[in-house]
Amino acid sequence: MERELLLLGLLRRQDMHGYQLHDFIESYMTMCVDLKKATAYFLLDKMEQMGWITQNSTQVGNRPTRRVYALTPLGEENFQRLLRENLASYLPARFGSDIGLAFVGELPATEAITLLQQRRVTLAESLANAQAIPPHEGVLQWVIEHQVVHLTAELQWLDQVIGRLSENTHS
Amino acid sequence: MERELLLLGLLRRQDMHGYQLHDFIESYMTMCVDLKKATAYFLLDKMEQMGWITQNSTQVGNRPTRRVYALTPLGEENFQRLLRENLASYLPARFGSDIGLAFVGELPATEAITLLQQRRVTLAESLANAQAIPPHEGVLQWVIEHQVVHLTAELQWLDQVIGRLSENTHS
DNA sequence: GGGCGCATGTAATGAGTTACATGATTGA
DNA sequence: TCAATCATGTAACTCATTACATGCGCCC
Repeated sequence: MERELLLLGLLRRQDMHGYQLHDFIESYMTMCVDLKKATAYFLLDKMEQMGWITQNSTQVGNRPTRRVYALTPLGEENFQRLLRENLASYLPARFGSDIGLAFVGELPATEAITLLQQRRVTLAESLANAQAIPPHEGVLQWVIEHQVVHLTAELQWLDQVIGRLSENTHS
Repeated sequence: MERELLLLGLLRRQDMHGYQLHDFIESYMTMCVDLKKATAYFLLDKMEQMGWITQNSTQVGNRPTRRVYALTPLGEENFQRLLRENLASYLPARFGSDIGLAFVGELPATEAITLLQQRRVTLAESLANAQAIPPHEGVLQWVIEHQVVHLTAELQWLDQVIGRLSENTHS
């Protein structure tokens, strides 16, 4: 229900059409959601059918009509509910990368280090990107800060792993 | 491919049947994977068809025959490949909980704090659980340590958020 | 005039989960 | 004896992605 919450939250601040919503999410919220176009349209249709949002078609020139969505009272109700549910619950993050870590002992330490250093490059880039985003008010503020906190911890951790693996090679 | 890597990695250390694999994963690896029974069986079938593993049925009493799997050379090859790929790449974690955070400003600070404190309880429990696991050698060592590092950072971060929100209520 | 951005939509596919069904064994 | 555990399997379903198709408008 996170995706629904997100769409409702964005529509609450401003009526928008599907393309616009997807565009915003893709531009500014990639660090916490990945919502494809088809999914966005699908979800909007679904929420319209449930009566959470209403649709208002506007024509601009000869382009395909924009389907501009707005929250209904029922939508607002559900926004409130979903927001509270989301804030109150902690859903543990799963790290697919940990499975590799589980078997890192099967590789010679020197090779493991080389591979993890490649991982480190991408991770450091992600962190740099997150830190490069100028301070935000509003929607993104906490999300970006959280991302920075998380990535910093990940980087420290990875360095520790690499450090301990290289101790093994010196002996 | 993480799930395949995991199954291959476990089979590499010891031949096992589906139930056994699922059981091990559910008992000891919940913090990094959630693999349902049906999925485990499906994946094993798939990997058998691809020639990564072979099956050896053994009957114990009158029970359903155990289908004990073992790695083939092709399976070993793919284990090596998948492990290297996994270690070398960083796949960013997505936090569904961040979407709530994005809209936390829509709630009165006092209520937001109450909700986040509920989140904190679960989070603190997860951390306590992870820390309670006795020091491990082998497969789980790094995974558990990583989990502790991550959860500690999350908890600190959450406390910071709650702290800053309560500043708002004092003014 | 050609490619990109706007704006929608849908059919096929895939991965994974749910919810079943079966039936023997073990232990309280 | 009754529930839980062992051990498998599969059909239906959900959710999301991929990969298309359409066609206008804008800018170089």
